[in-house]
Amino acid sequence: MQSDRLFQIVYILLDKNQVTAKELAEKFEVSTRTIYRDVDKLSMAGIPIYTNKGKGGGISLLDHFIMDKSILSNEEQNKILIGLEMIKATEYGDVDQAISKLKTLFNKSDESWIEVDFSYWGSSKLEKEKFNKLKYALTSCISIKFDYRNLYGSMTVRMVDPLKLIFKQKSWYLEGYCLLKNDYRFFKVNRINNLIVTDTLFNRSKYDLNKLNPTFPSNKIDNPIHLKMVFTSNIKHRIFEEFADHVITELSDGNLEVNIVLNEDEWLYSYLISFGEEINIIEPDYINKILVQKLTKTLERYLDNS
DNA sequence: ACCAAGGCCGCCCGAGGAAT
DNA sequence: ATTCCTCGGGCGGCCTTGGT
Repeated sequence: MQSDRLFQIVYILLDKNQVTAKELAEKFEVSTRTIYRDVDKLSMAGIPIYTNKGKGGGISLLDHFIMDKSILSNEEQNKILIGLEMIKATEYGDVDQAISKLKTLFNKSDESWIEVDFSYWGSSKLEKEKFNKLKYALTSCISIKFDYRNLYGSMTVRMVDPLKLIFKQKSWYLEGYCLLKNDYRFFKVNRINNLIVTDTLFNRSKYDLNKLNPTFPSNKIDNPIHLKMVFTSNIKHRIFEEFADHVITELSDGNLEVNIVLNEDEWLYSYLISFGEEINIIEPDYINKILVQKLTKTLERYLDNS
């Protein structure tokens, strides 16, 4: 393919500084005439390529062309490499060679300056297998079947046409069209169990991917509540990790006050309870009453069982 | 200065494959 | 069948280098 050869010529010139048309012709198994035409095309495309005549001559790039004249800024080059490292982290295809080539192209050092790992602590071999099955079904447009436990713990068997995998808020989610609900749905990957890749192919083009994002559960605040909370300094590390800096105020006694708008639902109650004795909810007061009810019920359950 | 050798360059023509 | 594109080959010319 011509475009591939053009890219490789640039890559070779970056690597070797100078090479004759004859050498390139032998490498790509084309005539020297074709190589000269390629040089013309690269030149017309804005690549600062030039030729030296006579003995010891050959084809070269201007010195430091990538550093000084690349069409991509240093920041853009880093973004491309970060993107590839993320793809590598998903183990989707072999991108090592592409990363290596682009690092040479961008004149970046060969050391690993960034590492991305999407697996969560303690993720098992089974989880990785599940993830690989999802990738396969998604890229091959094959319907999947699995048991899904929702936020409230109830289990349903789902038949889904998988459309996209998303890493968001420290978790993987599957976007897809649920054939049980006949609608687009999000599924948290770690709540998917007994995943089976069926033998039913689906037509990806019949789905409208634009309909998906607005329904992402974490984006939906249909029952907003303004919370004012004070956390003890014992869990300072967790607060700075889970809340944005601008909603946190450090108090004189070392405790942290957090003012934030969240969606009031069962998940929120569970989340607040997870802070145990390290949280004091200042406003609104009725949340304290709800939490007392829930904790009382929990306590009664434990006492009954003991 | 002159010459030979190495390498690039422009033009022309034709073959082969893909697209229409 | 025709058109278009890519590529190869041939030829002559120009430029640079290095030896004499």
